[in-house]
Amino acid sequence: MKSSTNYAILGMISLDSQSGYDIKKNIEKDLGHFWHEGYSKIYPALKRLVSKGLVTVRTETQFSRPNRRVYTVTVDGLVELKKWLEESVDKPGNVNELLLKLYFGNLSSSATMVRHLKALEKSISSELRLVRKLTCEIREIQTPSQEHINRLIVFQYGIKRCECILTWCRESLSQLRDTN
Amino acid sequence: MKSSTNYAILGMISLDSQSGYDIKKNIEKDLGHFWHEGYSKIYPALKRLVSKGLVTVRTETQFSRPNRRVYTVTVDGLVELKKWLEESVDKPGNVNELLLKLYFGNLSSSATMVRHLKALEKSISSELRLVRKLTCEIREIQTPSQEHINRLIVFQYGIKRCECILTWCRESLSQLRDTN
DNA sequence: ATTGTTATATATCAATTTGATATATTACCA
DNA sequence: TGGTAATATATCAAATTGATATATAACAAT
Repeated sequence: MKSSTNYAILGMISLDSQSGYDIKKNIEKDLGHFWHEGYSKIYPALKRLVSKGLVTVRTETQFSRPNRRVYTVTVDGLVELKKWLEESVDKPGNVNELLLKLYFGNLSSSATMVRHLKALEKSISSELRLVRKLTCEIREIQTPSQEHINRLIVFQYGIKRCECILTWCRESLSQLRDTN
Repeated sequence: MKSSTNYAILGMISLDSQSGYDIKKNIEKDLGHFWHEGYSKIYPALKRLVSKGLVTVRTETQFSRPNRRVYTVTVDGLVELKKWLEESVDKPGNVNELLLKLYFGNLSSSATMVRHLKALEKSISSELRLVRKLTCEIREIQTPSQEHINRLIVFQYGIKRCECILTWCRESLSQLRDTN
């Protein structure tokens, strides 16, 4: 189970038993600003999760709508989900996977989330140094052309993005510390 | 030519004739903080671009290294690239595609880049409103649990990200105006 | 000397992911 | 009665990913 998709789905079911259709809608609504799944991933993934015994399914007959297949997480499923929450975030600097883990983070410990946040802080710090270096190289050019201005705008985004993530990391770390 | 990959490659070649290997390295170095391409996309894409007449290729014999296949953009290729720069950014809110267009933006007009930036500003503004609403819904809960704190941290990221993009949009717009 | 590592250079493959489309039922509005 | 939107599940071709294969040579260490 490499793909985070499995865990996004497992996480949603762990909050509440629901259908594939519900999962899509709820991911859109609650995780939409950093995560996305289509039906073409959700339905095959649900089959895979059932065959692995991580979720169970029952058909719910409806009167005025098509029948629903409602999925519920099993004990094994919860164990698997918690294991994933503990694991380090895949690529260092992958903000979205960290957000996904944080969203379901109450199934794990604050200490784990603190560890993930600190790892991100470290990797974004070095990314920031890199982008700053690239920016300096351009700024040193004596006769800046439109080309250089466009590049500065692009690199300025990189710097701002890193700074924004770092601020958020630090604020979140202090919030997690306060609650312990 | 739906995929932006073709344009990322076309753009790099337009800066300088180079091999597939070079393209990978240069994208990593210069666009790495917002874009990524693997060899498994670059080499097939180069073939496609050659077959469409958008780039030409010559083999360069080397003495102490494997031979290189050096690609050069054609007039048709430049036309195609400029057409893409004019087009609206695919999904509204797709910051990365906008950055890619900006990076090669001197092949187009400032007015075009201003248009793209304004479109992003608009779509991120409405995203910000949405995330703020979600955040308020959680804040209104009387007895916040660890679950709620984790979610607030996740949504706080969404808000910060949007605010960061909006600030950058506005600063960039004023910079582009200054140079006209 | 020779072993291992890194860099240059191109290419392909299986597995996954994407975006579109198909199918069916009902609600709701004009 | 016609059209659109919502509910609900599913599949397919095309694109993408990440890994791996292949070959040469520079360079450092043992």
